Amino acid sequence: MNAATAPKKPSFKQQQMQFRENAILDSVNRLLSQKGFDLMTMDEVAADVGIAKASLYKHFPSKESLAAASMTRLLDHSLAVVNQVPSHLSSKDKLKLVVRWGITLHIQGEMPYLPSTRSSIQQALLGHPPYIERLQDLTTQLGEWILDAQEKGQLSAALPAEVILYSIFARACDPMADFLKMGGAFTDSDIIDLLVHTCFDGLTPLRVD
Amino acid sequence: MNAATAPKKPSFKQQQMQFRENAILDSVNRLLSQKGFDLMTMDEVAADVGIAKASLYKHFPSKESLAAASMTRLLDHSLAVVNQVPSHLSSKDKLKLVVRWGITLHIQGEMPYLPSTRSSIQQALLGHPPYIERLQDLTTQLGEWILDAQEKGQLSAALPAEVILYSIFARACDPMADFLKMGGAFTDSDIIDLLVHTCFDGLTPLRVD
DNA sequence: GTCTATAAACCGATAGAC
DNA sequence: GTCTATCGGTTTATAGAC
Repeated sequence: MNAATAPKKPSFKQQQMQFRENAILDSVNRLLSQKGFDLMTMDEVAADVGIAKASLYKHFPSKESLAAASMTRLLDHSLAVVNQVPSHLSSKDKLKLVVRWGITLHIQGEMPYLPSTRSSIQQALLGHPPYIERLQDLTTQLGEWILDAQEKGQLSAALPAEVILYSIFARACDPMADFLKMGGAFTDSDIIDLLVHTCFDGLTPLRVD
Repeated sequence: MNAATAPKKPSFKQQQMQFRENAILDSVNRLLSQKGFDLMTMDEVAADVGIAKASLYKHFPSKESLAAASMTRLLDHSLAVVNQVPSHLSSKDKLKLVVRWGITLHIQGEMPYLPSTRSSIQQALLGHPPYIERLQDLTTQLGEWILDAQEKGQLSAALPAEVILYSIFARACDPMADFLKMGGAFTDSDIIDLLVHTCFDGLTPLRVD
């Protein structure tokens, strides 16, 4: 075993490839957000990146794998956000920050839009270990905050933790943001505040403590 | 002007056509719910109804018009539900009943799934006067209940009525119902209750009056 | 109106030269 | 790896006989 044969650095070629793949995923992310998986075409992605379609297939073997890679990077981003949440906040406020971040991404057109009930793309996600792994990590971290917030009476203990978790996920792709944006009566900042509020406090008047 | 030339009754042929078109829209409704607009094909619709694809185009000129007709019939159904809500209920409880009905339809696989941000299908809806008319009727009726509930302190007066309206619409296609159903830990009835609850009361503990 | 057959366009994926 | 060119399959929509 010679130490010289061990990989020392990622080499220029590999770095270039990583950079190119990141640029591809940037385009995919935006196109997935704007048009959704079904209407996004590989020709569009290639044109948006500025390379030929055949070159695209040298980096990713299929359209589904592109979407899976995009979603995996999104989860990486989510985990980074979760890990940077100020530790002095209450668990409920931590969750609020995460919801706010997801809604912000959505309204900025950077939230991939994958149909929830679809075979080909969903199987691609389930068959993509990096995605599953990160999803479990994120679920674990959010789950801890949820249970803590429930124990401390910040979130309803009557609700199954699963419901709170899915509710948080669902808010990141809530069409209400699109409706309000189309209406044009509110700024993006207003819309974000309104969605975060209705997510946690619903539509009923707030209690006066 | 001879009275005999005036249309007396819808004639057997017209009645048959109406019946056939209703059967078509039944299939479209279910397919739109299961697969969404993009993945629903005209071949599937024709096969499901039991007629040839060319016959389908004798009734509806395009795929978009099919979806528009399906959505229009859904709004008709919604208006019928709204008009049958018991008048002795409070405005908030009336709205709750409507939300419950929408979620029930969703979880039963009878809620057409149209992408909210799509040009071709959205323009088809906007260019379909019957749809627009019914949407305005529904908005007007729900808007009255919302304002009344806000005046009486049943719903938050701090929220724009628009936000409450869109929130109610959005709950009918909330992916949380699909997530919970996939998990398999809850019955359909449980899921409906949970979604209605989180829609109106959010995730925070209920106040004890 | 209903059918069979087909046109016309689009899309995912690949071949092969460089 | 990147390109041009193209294959193979699918989809919307229509033509034309009955």
